Amino acid sequence: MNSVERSCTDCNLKSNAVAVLSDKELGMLEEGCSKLTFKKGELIFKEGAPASYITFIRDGFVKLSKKGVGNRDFILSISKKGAYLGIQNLNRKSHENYFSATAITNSEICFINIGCFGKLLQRNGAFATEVISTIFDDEMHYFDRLVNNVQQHLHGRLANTLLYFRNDVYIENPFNLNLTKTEVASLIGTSRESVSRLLKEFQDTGIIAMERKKITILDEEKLEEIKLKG
Amino acid sequence: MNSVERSCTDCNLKSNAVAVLSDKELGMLEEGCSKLTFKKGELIFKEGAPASYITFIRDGFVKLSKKGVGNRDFILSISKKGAYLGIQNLNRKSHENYFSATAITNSEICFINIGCFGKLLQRNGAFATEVISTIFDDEMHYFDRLVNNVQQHLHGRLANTLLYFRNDVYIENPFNLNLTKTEVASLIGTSRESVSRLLKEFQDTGIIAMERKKITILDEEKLEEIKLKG
DNA sequence: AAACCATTGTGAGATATATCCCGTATAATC
DNA sequence: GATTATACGGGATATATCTCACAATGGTTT
Repeated sequence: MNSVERSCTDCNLKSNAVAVLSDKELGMLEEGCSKLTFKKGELIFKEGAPASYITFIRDGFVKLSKKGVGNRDFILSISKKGAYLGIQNLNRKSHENYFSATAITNSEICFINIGCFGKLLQRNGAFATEVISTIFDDEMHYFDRLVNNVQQHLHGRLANTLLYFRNDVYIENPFNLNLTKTEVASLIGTSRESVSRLLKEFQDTGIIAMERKKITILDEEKLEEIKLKG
Repeated sequence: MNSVERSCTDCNLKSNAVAVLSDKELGMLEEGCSKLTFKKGELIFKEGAPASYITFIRDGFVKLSKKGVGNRDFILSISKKGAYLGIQNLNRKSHENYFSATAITNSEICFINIGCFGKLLQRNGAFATEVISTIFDDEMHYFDRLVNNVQQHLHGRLANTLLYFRNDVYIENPFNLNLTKTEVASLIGTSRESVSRLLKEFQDTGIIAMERKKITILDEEKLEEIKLKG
C-alpha cells in the first residue's frame, strides 16, 4: 500500500454524507484524510488494534471479519465502494477495531482522522443524519443475516448468500466470487466441505454454474425459493 | 394502554442524547412526544406497519421480534429503559417497522414524532452524535449474537443468552426471565424442547437453579466457559 | 519445469439437535 | 370453580451436518 493524494474537495467520489458538507468543512475533512491503495489480500486494519481512523472505501471490495469461538474466523459482511468502516470507534472509550478489514480485490481506501470525523458530526447535523442512514442500511442487513443464519438450514443460508452477492454486493450476474470456499464457509458458519458439497449440488440441479471463481446464477427463482423455504 | 403526560422538559429520565438539547429544542421534542403505558404482553408496534414514530423506553422491558423463515418468530433482542426503538425508520423512504416490539413487563413508552426527531438531528450535531453512540452499542451486540449463533452449538448459545440476561438486560443475579421457553427458543433459534432439555441439564449439573421463571446463576465461571468453548 | 503450498472434492462414520409424540401442569377465561 | 388454552417435560426416531482422512488440483515461487 502507498499513499496517493490528499484532496477531498476535488474528490470525484463523494459519499451522500460528504456531499452535504460546506467547502470549509470539506477543508477540515481534507486535513485529516489520506488515501491509500491496497492489493487483493492485504489487511486494511485488524480486530483489536487501536483505531484512530474511520475508513471510507473509495473503490474495491472488502471483507469484514471477526474472530469467534475457538478463534475461528467469521465474516460479518462484504463491503464495497461508498461504505464507511469503523464508525463504531467514535463511540467507545476504548478505540479498538471491532473487526478486521481485508481487501478481497485491489482497493482504494481513505483514512479519516477520527477526531476530525467526530467534529464534523458535531458541527453538521445534516452530515450526521446521512451517516445515520448508512449505518442503518447496514444494520438491516445484519438483522436479516441473523434471522436467516439462525433459522435456516445450510441450503437456505447458501442460497441467501449467493443472492446477497448477486443483488447487494456485485450487482451483476455472472460474478466473481473473490472468496475461497473456506471463506464462504465462515460467512455462513459451516465447514469448507459442506460448502463444496452444496455448491456441487446446486450445480448438478442446474441452479448455478461455476467456472473457477466465476459463478452464474441460472435459476434465480429456484434460489429465491430455497432461500425462503430453507 | 392510555396516555399520561406530555412534558419532556420536566422529564426525570432524560436520555444521554436528550440531555444535550437546549430548552428550545426540548420544547420542540415535547410538541411531538406523548407517553403511553403498556401492560405485560401488549404489542407496542408491529413489524411491517407504517411508522411515524420513534419510541423511547422510559421504563420496562421490551422484546423486539421479527418473522423469519416459515413465519417463525425470531427475537432480535430484549431492550430496556433508555433505548430508542425504530430509529431505522428515519432512514427509509418506506416508513415501515422493521420488527415488532412487545412489552414483556409493564412498560412506559414515549412516542416521538419522526419528523420532529429528524429535525432535532439536523439541528443539533451533538444530539446526533449521542444517538449514533446508542445505535452502535446495539450494533456491537448484534455482531456478537451473529457470531455466536452461527458458530456455536446450543450449549454455547444458551450459556451466552443466560449471561446476556444477567449482565446486559436485568443486571442482577436471581433474575426473572419474563419469557416462555418458546420465546427463549426463538431467541437462540432452536426448538422449545431443546431449551427445556438444556436448561434441565444446566440445573442438574448445578450451573443454574430455576424456580418458575426465576433463574439463579450458580456457577458463573462454568457458564462463561461454556459460552466460550461451545 | 519443478517444487511447493493453498485450495478443493469426496467418502464414511459420528453426533447434535429437530421433530413428533403424548401426558401433565400451569395460567387464563368464563 | 369449571373449563379451556397455553406452557412444559421428556422419550424415541430421523436427519442434517461436522469431522477426519486422503487424493487431486490449481496457483505461485524458485
